Amino acid sequence: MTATKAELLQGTLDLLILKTLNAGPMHGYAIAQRIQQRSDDVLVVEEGSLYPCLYRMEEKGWIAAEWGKSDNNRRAKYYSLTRSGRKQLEEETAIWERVHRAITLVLQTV
Amino acid sequence: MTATKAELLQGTLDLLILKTLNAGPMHGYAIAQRIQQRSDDVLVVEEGSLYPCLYRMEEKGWIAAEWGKSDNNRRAKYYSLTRSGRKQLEEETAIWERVHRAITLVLQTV
DNA sequence: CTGCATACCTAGATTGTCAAGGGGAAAGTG
DNA sequence: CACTTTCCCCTTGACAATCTAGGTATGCAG
Repeated sequence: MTATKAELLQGTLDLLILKTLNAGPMHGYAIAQRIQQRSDDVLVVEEGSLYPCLYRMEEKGWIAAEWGKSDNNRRAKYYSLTRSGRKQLEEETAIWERVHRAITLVLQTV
Repeated sequence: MTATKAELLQGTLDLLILKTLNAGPMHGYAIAQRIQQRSDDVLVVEEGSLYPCLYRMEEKGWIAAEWGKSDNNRRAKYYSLTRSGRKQLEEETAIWERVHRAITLVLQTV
């Protein structure tokens, strides 16, 4: 994930992917594009980060994969949220909000 | 930095320290306490993260160190923002806001 | 049939953090 | 006085997530 200062916000990729998949099954390449688009090109998910991340999430049972065909008629691996993934999404959303609030508190300091 | 899910938000420590030091010179131990307090105990800066980070920031010229005495009459290394550090603070604040906005966009997706 | 975009994948290096240690000195406690 | 706690500094080794930089294969447009 790149954002002018590349290393920023390590740990949010899971959340972003979970949230993206919450809209429905999608293949990896599309997930990355979607995140980039919806973030106004601020968040760029590198493929070298994306695929290992998807693999980890599948291992953990948060997402399930199935081979299919993309809109462009290419072979593509479609991922969808599992029940456990939905739970994880809720959890990570809550953590993000908590941490975001905390950081805001520190940054607010006058 | 710990926050129930420990790895979250790697990359924000610099910003938090810069911001904390913006209030005036402070020694390392106090910086960590301050961040924890102001974040309502959500952000806990481990010493094993803190000191290497301070070292890196000093290397980069963002902060300057000077030995002194703490309120408790103990030897302590006081850090203060340099001009370059102030610039860096502005920059990182802007990046944080940009990225935060971007993530919010993705998370807003209905 | 060449070139490009799509779609997947991986190896290696880098980086930031954490866990877990250690040391010294002031202040508080019995 | 001895003893413990708290403060304040630091380092080493491991780990985990990401990036860089490669690679493969296929459909489609020209």
